[in-house]
Amino acid sequence: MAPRRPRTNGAERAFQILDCLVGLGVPASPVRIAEILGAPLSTIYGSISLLERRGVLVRRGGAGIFLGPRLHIYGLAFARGVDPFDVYREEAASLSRATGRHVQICLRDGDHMVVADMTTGRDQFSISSRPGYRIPLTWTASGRLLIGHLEPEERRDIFSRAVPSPTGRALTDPAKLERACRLAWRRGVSIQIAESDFAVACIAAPIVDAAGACAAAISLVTPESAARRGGDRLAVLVTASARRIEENLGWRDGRKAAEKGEGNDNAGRRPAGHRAETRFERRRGKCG
Amino acid sequence: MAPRRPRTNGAERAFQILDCLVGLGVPASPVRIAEILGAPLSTIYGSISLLERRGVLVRRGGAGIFLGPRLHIYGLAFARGVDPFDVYREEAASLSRATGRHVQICLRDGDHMVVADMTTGRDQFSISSRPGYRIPLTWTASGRLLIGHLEPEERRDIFSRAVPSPTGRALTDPAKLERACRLAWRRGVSIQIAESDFAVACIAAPIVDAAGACAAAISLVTPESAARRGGDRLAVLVTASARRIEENLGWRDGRKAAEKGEGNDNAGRRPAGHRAETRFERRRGKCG
DNA sequence: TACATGATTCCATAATTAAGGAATCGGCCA
DNA sequence: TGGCCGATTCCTTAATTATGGAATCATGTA
Repeated sequence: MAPRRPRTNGAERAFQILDCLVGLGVPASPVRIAEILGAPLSTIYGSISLLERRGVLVRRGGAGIFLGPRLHIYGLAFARGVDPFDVYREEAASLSRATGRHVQICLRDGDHMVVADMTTGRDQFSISSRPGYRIPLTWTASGRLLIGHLEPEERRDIFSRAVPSPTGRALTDPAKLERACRLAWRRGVSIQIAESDFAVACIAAPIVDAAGACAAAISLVTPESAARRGGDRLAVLVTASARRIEENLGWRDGRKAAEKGEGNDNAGRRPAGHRAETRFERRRGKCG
Repeated sequence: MAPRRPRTNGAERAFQILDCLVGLGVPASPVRIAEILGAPLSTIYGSISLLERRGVLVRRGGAGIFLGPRLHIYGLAFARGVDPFDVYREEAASLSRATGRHVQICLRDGDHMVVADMTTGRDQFSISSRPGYRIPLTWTASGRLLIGHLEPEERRDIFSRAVPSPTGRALTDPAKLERACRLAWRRGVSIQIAESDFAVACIAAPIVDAAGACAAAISLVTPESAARRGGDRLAVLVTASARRIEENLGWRDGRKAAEKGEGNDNAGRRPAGHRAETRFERRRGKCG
């Protein structure tokens, strides 16, 4: 009769239910959800019917209930109101403030990477790559990451056109490039010292979108000596920035990642292709 | 002191806030939201901070608050758990039950449309197009809709390869085809009588995805005579089915559409390209 | 058919909370 | 600096609601 357990309010409960279904990834019965959340049944039924009225949850026949179409509307509205570039820039500025180094945001354009944004740090040394600069992918730490999600054949194609860098230190051998690229992608960080510029090191991390593709790379530019001394610490900061960007863009589930206590590398690959079309297109193939 | 106004519970309020921001499309201050919803400030502040903790809302500097990244996670999870094809089929079955006619779901494949699903009605007449059938786009009602979102040049290209139909009644003149296609797309429905099959009529409506592209068409097949008698009524049912599919897939905002009291045609075009990448890519173009 | 077994709804009640409104904060101008 | 204005937080209290648990409803089985 008298509630002894502390009460959870309806709004909180509603989002617990959504989070629960996101975690499961498949429809579940109210009873199942109540069990998972450790919540009383009567409450869950109440919350569910409210959410159902709003299209936030839907009944899926015998399978139970699942996330509803309204959530897609919310997701689209979020995406429309957020410019990834703003998020990149903000985080780049923050990383630059924290480390005092130059920070670049790099995008891919064919065989080249493009410096899309650069925040100058307190370091006074000048670096040759400025916003708008185009550099062969094979010369830089960022470049290798930007093609990490591609099929090996596509990379092979790019590597076959590799050109030597001015310093002569950048790899040009396709096999070596492929190995370096895979390693960097697996680790979630790419470090390069004095390959495209003398005495300059880059520590870059990939920014991976919801479909698992490398949308951009964030790269910290530092004097070679600093990288040799404190490279690991900097790498942690750069990858943390990349992760924060992904979370702020809704490309990574901050909550789930935290629960699972993911380590420092992003080896736990995200499943490719979340788009609504994916499964459908597969089926379309069968019919056509 | 004593609340006279009926209380709105927290869960309801939370989604009111989300709906409000979806409607605005831009960040808003708590005060503004409270005004719009006609809700007390203290309540709104409370709800907002709860939603902020969950990443469902975010503070956007001076601009106020806006939809948060968690919503994107929810939207992706919804999309991953829903197969558009299932939704198509279910609605096709329901439309067939309601009208007694055959209902087809059609997709585009190059210059052809493909019958991806067909629910047979109570009508006993047989029709030649069955699942898997490939028919030139220019011969059918569905076909014209499937290319309605393309650029005129792309359509011109397709029309330049138009072939005559067995009945000899399908249009082959590019200019006429373009006109017919535009009209159908604007109206949101395409009706065709005895062009590809004698004595058979098709009434088709486009199923338009969140980016404004025609993902599929739903088409009702009926004897010519029935179409001449009750075509309008059937057209209403077909477009309603198409709209329901879009809503169930989160491609159309059911709530907003209802508010605005949209008419029967879908002339109110959705803005093209909601994807997070859109604005970004534009900017990328500038840098590269 | 009756009987389990599990899902769903109903109900009484204590605990919480949405509303109202006052107090406080924060920025901006004079 | 002082004072003004809007934004935000705090506090009180009646109204609501999350809970526990019982009742009811499906559904499949003997």
